[in-house]
Amino acid sequence: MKTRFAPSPTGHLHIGGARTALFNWLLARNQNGVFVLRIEDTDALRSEERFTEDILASIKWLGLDYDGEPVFQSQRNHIHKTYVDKLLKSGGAYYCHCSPQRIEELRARALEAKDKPRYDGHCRELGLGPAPGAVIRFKKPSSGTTSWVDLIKGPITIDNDELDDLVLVKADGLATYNMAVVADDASMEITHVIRGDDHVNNTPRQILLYEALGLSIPQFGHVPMILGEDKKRLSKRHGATSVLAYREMGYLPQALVNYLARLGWSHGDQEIFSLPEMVSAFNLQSVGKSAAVFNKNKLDWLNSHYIKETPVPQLAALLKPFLSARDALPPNEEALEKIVLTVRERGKTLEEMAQKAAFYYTKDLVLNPTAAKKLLGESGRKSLSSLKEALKEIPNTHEDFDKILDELAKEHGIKKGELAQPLRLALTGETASPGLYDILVILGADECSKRIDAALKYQE
RNA sequence: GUCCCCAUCGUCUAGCCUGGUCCAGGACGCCGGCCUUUCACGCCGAUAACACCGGUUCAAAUCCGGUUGGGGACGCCA
Repeated sequence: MKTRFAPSPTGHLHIGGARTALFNWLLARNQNGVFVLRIEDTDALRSEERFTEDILASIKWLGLDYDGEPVFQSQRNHIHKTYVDKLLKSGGAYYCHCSPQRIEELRARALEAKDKPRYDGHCRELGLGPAPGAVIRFKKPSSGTTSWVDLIKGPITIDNDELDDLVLVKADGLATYNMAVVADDASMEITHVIRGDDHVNNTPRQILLYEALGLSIPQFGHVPMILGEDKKRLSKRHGATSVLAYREMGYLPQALVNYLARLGWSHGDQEIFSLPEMVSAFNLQSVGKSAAVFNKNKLDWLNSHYIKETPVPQLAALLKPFLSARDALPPNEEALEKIVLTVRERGKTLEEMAQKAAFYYTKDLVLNPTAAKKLLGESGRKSLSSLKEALKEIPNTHEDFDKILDELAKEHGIKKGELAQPLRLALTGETASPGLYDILVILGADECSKRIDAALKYQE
């Protein structure tokens, strides 16, 4: 049993591709099979090495692995050729001298007649040979139907009349997609072809090729598309679509993988899956047939979940680059872990955590102007002054701090919040923050006093 | 336009194959409440769906047909 993921390096690995890779990987690992990577880089114009690197890095980040080294389709043209030769010899393929212009006219005419554009078979019986600019076409059966039982969609049948004699070898001598895929899948002995929904229409063409070549046909499974909120195919305008962009936004790979797996696949009511759990529970029968809308809320929820699950030292290491980007890095690991503890339940992503933790070690704390206007009036200043006095030393326990607040509140005849909020603003610059006592401990008496002074001096 | 595929709460889905246990279950979000010095977290609760029409049947979310809607494919791209 062998599956493959076959992306073309013409762009970053996106969410949809990642899910296809994941399903192939899960299936192979579940069946104790083999999972290989094949980079389909035969489009020299659009393929770029940096995208290959992006794909490899994405797969690694997601926590997937593949067997053996990645295979590059561009290096296999000689293999593709042997299959084409076989077809040529058996009469299953022929040279076509039709000019691209003629083909284009054909298409235009068909479209105008509201018909399906198809090659008319002009050169099919001409017995032509190689020539500059010539292509090789498949001589498809002129009647009958082609059908297969899709591993995900069930039985699918298509009339061979709907197909045309597709180009197998381009004028530049390279095999086209369908030819290359069949040659590669066959020679690599792929048994299960799991790919995106958009390939359903290629499947009958490929099956016909397998049949003409006398090869055994692999099983096919087509996973539904992922759509944006507007139910249109997911694209850039829906926001981030590349896998690595999610890493940059502070998502954990476990969260993305878990989310992607559950997008289309289900296992009863279970929502949270570790990778090993997924492997043992996975099967294609439980993959849905319909397209799914990508929902960031649920991804966020899963990310929060995995953030809370991650051991603090590990989480601290993950947060580091995000704090560093904000120039708010704590002086040492111990301090870092302390602040992690105070923000890990307040941010849905590492980026959000960093944003909420930046005030601790930022060089210049800026007070939120609207909040300052509201909280640093006469009564606010009075609160701050008395708190400054009371907090010359940081209380030993949370309870002690509570007591101080209670006493000051009683003394001034005000609510606790009227003390806490000005203090919060002075220390963090904002009205929402982690618990005040935790902040006091982390900042220390000196820093607290400095920030309170700064707030007392605050001018609009 | 032609062909292929799909259709359960706003979203992801369970159930559908093997009709009755489903006046449809779970999760996320939304809304309300509790907790609380803020924001979160946590806990509790509420709202919310079988696209439509017809057929089969004692009985249909489940089977069949059609309609509508959506998606995909129609390249010398992959």
